[in-house]
Amino acid sequence: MMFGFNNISLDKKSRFSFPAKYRDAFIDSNENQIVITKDPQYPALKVYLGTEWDQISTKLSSLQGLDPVVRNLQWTILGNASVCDFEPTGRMQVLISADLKKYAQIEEANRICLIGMGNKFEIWNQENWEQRQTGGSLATEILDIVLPESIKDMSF
Amino acid sequence: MMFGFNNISLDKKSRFSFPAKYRDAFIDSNENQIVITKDPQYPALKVYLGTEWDQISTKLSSLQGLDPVVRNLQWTILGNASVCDFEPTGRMQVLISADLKKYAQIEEANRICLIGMGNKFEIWNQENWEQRQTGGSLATEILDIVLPESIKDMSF
DNA sequence: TAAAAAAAGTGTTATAAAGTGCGTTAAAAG
DNA sequence: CTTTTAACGCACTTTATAACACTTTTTTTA
Repeated sequence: MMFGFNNISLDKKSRFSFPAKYRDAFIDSNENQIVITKDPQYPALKVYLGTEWDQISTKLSSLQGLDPVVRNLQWTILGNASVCDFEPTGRMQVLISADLKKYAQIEEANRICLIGMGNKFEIWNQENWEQRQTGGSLATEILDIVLPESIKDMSF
Repeated sequence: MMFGFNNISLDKKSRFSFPAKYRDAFIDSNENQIVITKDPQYPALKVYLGTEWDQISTKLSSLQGLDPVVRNLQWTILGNASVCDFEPTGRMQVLISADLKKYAQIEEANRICLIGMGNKFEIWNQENWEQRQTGGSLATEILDIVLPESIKDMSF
């Protein structure tokens, strides 16, 4: 399990490295892929380990796409996923695409917040994160989703 | 069980050592990890033993994150947790990150209050602690959280 | 259509900052 | 007075990041 807040920098090519403290956990998990995609509610990114992603994407893509909420989640989460090779024994570096940077509002800044949430991470623009933490809400956040039964037991 | 108030100092690198009186209890508990994270209500830190943390984090991360209150608790508690290796037979030293120091308002002071609460500890800025003890309220405390059913049986 | 140029992506190295370990001194307790 | 504990200082190690060089892909243009 990987927890905690990290303020880290992107290089000129929009890469970041996971902090070394997570190396052992990554090695234990035996993952060699990382998936980055959009958070469906906030201007932020989600980072999943390969196997976790397999479960989520399989479940989500099997749902009935005629429901507009489901369809939107499929578009947001599946349609924007970026799969990266990942070597836990190496530099643990990952590239963030221009598109995802834009969504998370980290276009111009070269600093991001990487938040370990156990089995996944979130990536935030620093100002948005601070505002969120101090109880403020963000212009782009979507909270009042009425969830169909089919996804109430899923957590993203 | 570990109880009581301790006024202790941080070194230049923001480390503190647990008082020697807790050594036997730590050895008996057979822990080799300590987790520090934010207190969700007060400008203070919580210190959990590894196994206690495993329970709390497992429970909390299993809750439905689409509920905003749950999501906020997950962010605060899981997203700020710092997991430290801990040797009960050694110096029992632990590092507090800059971020957590800021939250607990112990940035400039190198003294903290470490309060044993049985199976966990709290870390407070001395002035905040005294004010709290004499009944005063703190500018940053958050008391009126309306808890969803799913977490009413949890204690942090 | 092919060559050239630009952009995007990958990998390596150097250096400053952050973190760790351990011995020494000062203070407190028995 | 002796023993234990807490605080401090210093050296060493690890980590993060910026700079650079090189490769691959895409775009431009002749």
